[in-house]
Amino acid sequence: MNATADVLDGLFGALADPTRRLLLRRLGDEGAQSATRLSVGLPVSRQAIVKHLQVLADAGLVTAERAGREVNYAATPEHLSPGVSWMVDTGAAWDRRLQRLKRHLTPPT
Amino acid sequence: MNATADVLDGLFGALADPTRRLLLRRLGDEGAQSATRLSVGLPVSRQAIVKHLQVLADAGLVTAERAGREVNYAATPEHLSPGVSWMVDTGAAWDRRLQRLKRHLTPPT
DNA sequence: CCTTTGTGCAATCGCTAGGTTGCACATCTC
DNA sequence: GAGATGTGCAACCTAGCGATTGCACAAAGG
Repeated sequence: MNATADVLDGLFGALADPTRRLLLRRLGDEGAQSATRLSVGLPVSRQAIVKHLQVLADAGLVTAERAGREVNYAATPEHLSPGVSWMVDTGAAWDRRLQRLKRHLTPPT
Repeated sequence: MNATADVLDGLFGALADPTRRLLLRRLGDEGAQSATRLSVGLPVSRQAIVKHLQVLADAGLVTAERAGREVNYAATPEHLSPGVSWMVDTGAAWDRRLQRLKRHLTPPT
């Protein structure tokens, strides 16, 4: 039914893990690269990185492209926007409520 | 060490659950109210709602205030901003990289 | 005082997330 | 072809999440 909920679940769920946020940051800063290369210097195994990348891919934040025997992952951060939109909308709704309250408390004379 | 990571963990983790997003929305739209009242019409028990509200409170998105024998929860969505900032920064970093690539691919003649 | 109503606390349960290990398979390189 | 390197897949383990139930406690209301 409500596909938006699933999108936000996947998006926020993907961003809730510090390792995944780090991966997104590194893909943005250093460009597309393989899971093996990403796992160098990180305290987790390559397979763990692969799983994280798959979570990111399910959330639409990363795409995988095969190059020979390697698989390079690239960030697609434009899919962050539903999350930004939700946050901004939610904050805005609250602000509107504050406005209404204020108007109600100080009626125009 | 890095307190920011913990903040974002809590924030995105809190937003990763549809019930919690709904609660935030309702608190924004309908104003502060108790867990018992929030649980009316929702397919989960009051205790489940209380737990969700505590997660939201840990993330700084909600505050609890006792009024007699009731406890009213109010949304404090300004704490959404670290999440928005992180998303925007991450997206911006990617855009900068795109800019550099573009500049490198089409050098000024 | 006694009943009703709203919370708090603790034990329990099923499920999934995050991580590991081991091994098979594909693909370069010499 | 043979060895080295990169991936994929599957089993497994542990901890934590989301939710429930049951009961004790606090505070209104008659």
